[in-house]
Formats: sequence, C-alpha cells, structure tokens
Amino acid sequence: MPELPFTLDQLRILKAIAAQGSFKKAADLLYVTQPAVSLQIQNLEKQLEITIFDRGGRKALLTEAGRLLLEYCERILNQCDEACKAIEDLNSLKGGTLVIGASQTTGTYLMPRMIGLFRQKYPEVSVQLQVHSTRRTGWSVANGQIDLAIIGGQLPGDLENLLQVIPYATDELALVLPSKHPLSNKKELLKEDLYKLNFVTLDSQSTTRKVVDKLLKDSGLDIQRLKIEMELNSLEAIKNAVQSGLGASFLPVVSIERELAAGTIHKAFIADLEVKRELKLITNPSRYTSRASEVFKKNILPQFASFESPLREP
Amino acid sequence: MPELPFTLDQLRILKAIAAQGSFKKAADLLYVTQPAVSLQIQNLEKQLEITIFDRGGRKALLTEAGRLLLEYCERILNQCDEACKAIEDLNSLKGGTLVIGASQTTGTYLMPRMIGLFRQKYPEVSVQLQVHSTRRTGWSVANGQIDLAIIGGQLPGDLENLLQVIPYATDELALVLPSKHPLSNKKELLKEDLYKLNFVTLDSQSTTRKVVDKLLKDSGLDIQRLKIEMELNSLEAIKNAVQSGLGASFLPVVSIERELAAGTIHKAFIADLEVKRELKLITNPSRYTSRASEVFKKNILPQFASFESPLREP
DNA sequence: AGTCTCCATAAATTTAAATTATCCGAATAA
DNA sequence: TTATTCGGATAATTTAAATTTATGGAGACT
Repeated sequence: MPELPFTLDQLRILKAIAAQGSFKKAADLLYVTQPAVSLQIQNLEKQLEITIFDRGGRKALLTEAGRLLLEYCERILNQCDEACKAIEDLNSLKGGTLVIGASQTTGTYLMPRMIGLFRQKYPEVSVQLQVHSTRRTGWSVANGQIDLAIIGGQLPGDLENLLQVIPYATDELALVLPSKHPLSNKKELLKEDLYKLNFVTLDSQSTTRKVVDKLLKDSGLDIQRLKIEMELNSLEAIKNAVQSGLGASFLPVVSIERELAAGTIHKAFIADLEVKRELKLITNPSRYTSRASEVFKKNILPQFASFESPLREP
Repeated sequence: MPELPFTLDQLRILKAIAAQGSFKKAADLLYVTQPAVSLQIQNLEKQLEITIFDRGGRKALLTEAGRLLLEYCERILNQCDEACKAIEDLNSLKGGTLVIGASQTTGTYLMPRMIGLFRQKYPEVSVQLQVHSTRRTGWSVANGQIDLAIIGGQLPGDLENLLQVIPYATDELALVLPSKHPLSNKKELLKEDLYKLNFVTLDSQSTTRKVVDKLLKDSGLDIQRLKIEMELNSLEAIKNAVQSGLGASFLPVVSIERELAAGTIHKAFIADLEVKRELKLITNPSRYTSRASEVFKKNILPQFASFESPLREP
C-alpha cells in the first residue's frame, strides 16, 4: 500500500492559491500565516517532484503540472465536501435507512401507522419493515440486520440476555364472536362459555397462538376441551371466518379496530379473564444505534403505546 | 472556508479496516501500530459525530454511516491515485504539452524534423509549434506562452536581458542561382559579381531579409546598388522563382537542401564573404521549465546543431 | 532611488501523531 | 467451566510535523 504523496490540507492550500493568485491571500483566506502556505506547497512540490507555481512576479501562476494537479484537486475536494454533506444529512435524519422488525400482527396493524408518522416527520429516511417470527426477528436484531423490533412472543433464552428487551405496550387478545352469535348479546361471558364456542385459530406454530394457549391454560382452562373448528395462518382469514359466522377467536384488538367500529364483529368480555400479552421493544445494546433508530424509539413509539385510546391516523 | 473534518490518512485507514475487517490487520497492512489506527478512527468518528465501526465481536463491522463514508472514501482515494499517476506521467514525459516557438525559416525547415524526432522518443507528449516573428516569439517566451524558441534575428533590448539567449547553431544564408545561370559555372564569385545579379528577396519586414542586408552592408557592399527584381513573402515562392531563372537570392541552406541535392538550384561561393547568422535558443529562466522542455533542449536540439553535416531523416 | 508587496528561509514553538506498555472483554479451546 | 488468545481501548512517552515569529531578498509600483 503506497504512501500518499499529499494531504488534503495541501490540496486545500493549492486550490486557495490558484483561486487567489497569491500565497499571501491564500494564507489569509485559510487563517494561517504565509510561511505555512509556502512550506506546504514546497512539501507538495518536493513530494511530487514537480513545480506547481511560478512565483515570478507579484502573482503566483500555475505551471502545466500545477494545472493538471489542480483539476484533480478540485474533484477530490468536491468529493470531500459531498461526503461531509452526506454524513451531516445522516446525522440530521435527512438520509439513511431504518430497518424495523415486527411480528405478523404488529407488522400488519401497528407498524404501518408508526412508519407513516415517522416518514411524515423524516421523509428522507427510508424505512424498511421486516415481518418475521419472533425468533428470527430476534436473531436479526442480534446480528444487526434489524435496527429495532417489536415482538409479542418470548425470545429464546440466549437472545434474551444478549438483547435489550423493553416492555412497550399491552396487546389485548380479545375474544371475538360473529356479531349475530347468540352469546354476543351477553354482557359478560363466563370462562365455561368458551367450551361452547367453535374456534377459528391461528395455526399452532404461530407466536400469537402459543401466547393465547398459554394464557388460557394459566387461567385454569382446559384448552383440550376447546373446540377448534379450523386453523388458519392469516389473521385476515380468521377475521373473515368470524365475520361469516364460522366461529370465535382470540384476536389482537389492534387487528380488529375497523371491524369493531363497523359492528361486523363482536368483542366479548369474559369474567375473571384477561387475555393480554406484553409487546416488547428489542434492540441490540452492543451495536451502533443509528440516529433514525433513536428517534423512532424516543419519539414515535410512545405515541402508540396505548392501544386503548383511539389512534389518530397520521 | 470550512475546515476539513478528516484527513486522507484517516480515509486510508478506514478503507484498510473495511477491507481487512479488523483494526489490527489494517494496522499491519499500513505498517503502523494498532493504537495508531484506533486513535485515528476515533478522531474521525469524533469529528463527524458518527460511529463508523461496530467493534462488537472479532470483526470490525461497518455501520450504516460507515458504509456511506466508505463509498466516498473509495472515490476520493481513487482520485488521489489517478492524480498521482497523471503527475508521474508528466514527469516521465508520458503526457503534457510542449510549446515551441520558431521563426518562419526554422519553423518551416528545421522544427518539423526536430519535433518528429522528439515525438518518436516521447509519443505521449503533444507538441505545439508556433511560428511568429522574432519579436512576438520573444514576448511569448517572456510571458510563458511558449516554453522555448529558436530565433534567427535580434531580440528587442528589454527582452534580451529578461530571457536566456543561447547561441545554438550557425545558419548559412547561401547565395543561390538558377542552375543554368552563367555565373553558376564560376568556382568562386567576387563581391562585385553581386551587382550583376537580379535578386528575388524576402520583403523588407522579414527578419531574414534584415539580417542579410546588414551582413552585406557590413562586408562593404552597397546594398542600394543590388538589383532587386521582386520581393516575395515566402521562401518557397522565392525558391521557385530562382529555379525558374528569375534571379538570385540569399536563402538559408536548411531551406534548400532538397533542391541542392536535386541540382535544380545552384549554391555559389563568394570570395571573402560569408553570410551567416546565429540561430539562438531562447528560454525564460524565471519560469518553470517543464521536463519536456528540458529534454528537448538537452537531447533533441544538439542533434541538429550542425547544418553542414547532412541531417538524417528521423 | 525608495518603498511596498510578496515569497523564501531559519529558528522556535506548538500541535499532532505514532509508539510502547498495559488493560479489558469477548471468542475460542481445553 | 476455566484458561488462553485475539482484538481493541487507554495512558504515558517519544517522535515527528506543522505553524508561528522574525527576518532577508527580489521584483514591482511611485
């Protein structure tokens, strides 16, 4: 690897002299003394084995070699300026990319709004959303492919320690019924009523399904006795199934806001049972945190922390 | 004028780390110690207020900002390399331009051969030939528009001191006659024979004409008595006139080599009279001397210093 | 000629960078 | 697990570089 025969400062000086036509004026422009300029140019000339300026009269004129060097000089310094600008933009969130991870649910129903708000505030930062399983999202955060993520499930133990996991919000998994279901008139259901329902659930691999099963079990229910009409792998499909009267389901409230408002689906309350899970923000503390990521965490997330309060569209 | 937030060395280090994936390896590559690398990157990060590398595990990985900076870094360093190469080429005469000045005579008959030889040796240096009057050529050398010139006349006094004038060669101004002219049989003419001739001369503005007139006068001839058939402003025209038997003329031997060899023109000798002028090389000592100019002066010119010896075609 | 401006040079100072030596943490191996 | 290694950070010292102050000289303008 060859040594560089000049420094950026020397190029800066060269440019200044060429522009001012004088060592002295260049020195004034650069806020240094005249000998500093002279010596640097001498070094440059020695290094490159060329004469750059004719110092004959009162003006310093470029030689042929000087003109040649100046061309490159300008280009180089321009690139430097551009680099500075790009970095500044990155610092002031006028550029760059933010990669966000999310589970199916939050990725579908929550993130679009958050990202919308973020992009409204920082339109020059491009945002990428990656929807994966909790496990895979965790790994992506761990190795830096994702800046920050929101998950609703449990991380593998090893990742749990590696990553920073911050409880962020509560996600209620509401029992929803077809609006014309007989039980949808009851003010409050009893746990035992659940055994009477036909369920349309997510498939058993899904995080949300696992969470629901665990919560119901913990509350004393025998989940084996619950009748499962069918297992689907899409919340939208389940919603449609419920609306068509095919059965009940536990669904994140964030995913059914529109349907509740429209009355096409009914949310039931169950005595002594709250099916809620924690949504957690995960980041990688051992990694560089981009400004965009910082801002997203500090300014955007808190606005969506409460799911109970109706969210304004951006 | 803003200070630069980084140095080329820092960029070099950045690039090396990015390529090697490690501070240590980069340090080895650059023949410095590891702390030197660490500190420079720290300075860079501090200056730009960004984090460039994730130093988590065994490998130093670029952050987003780091990748952004690296892009510019590569471009900048490439430009630097290119600049170096261009300068090297200039130094090794693989580029650049040489501007040569000459009078009508040397420009027409001498320079083409010299330039041919030069370009054969240094084909990548482009050469420009400017044919002007002695006076104008002198000024062009003075203000640097011409690197070096060969003149046959007398410079204005002020330029004489300003420029370096080196006697370079003797240019004989031969008396030429139509080959079938009665006097062309005589072994040696007498000065008085000149009064019997009809002359075809250059116009009285021309340097060569002035030189000839002065030399004849100095040798005791009365130039008023010389019969001038016509005045032309081109040597070629005069040559044609002589060959056509219209008259005699004093012409630079360099301009009639071909005709002498072919016998279409006759060169006469005059007792006690040698019409010779000094061709002089002029350069500007107070100005940068390009390598090309140096080489031309040292290596090319001497090969053409003697007009008596037949010149080889390049 | 005299003065002014501009650049070069020398010596001294200040500033920056590199090195040596050491520590710390994470990954690897026993 | 513990030991070892590798890579990076840090501190103190040395070395090197760039800047400044002071001064001299050459050309240009009056």
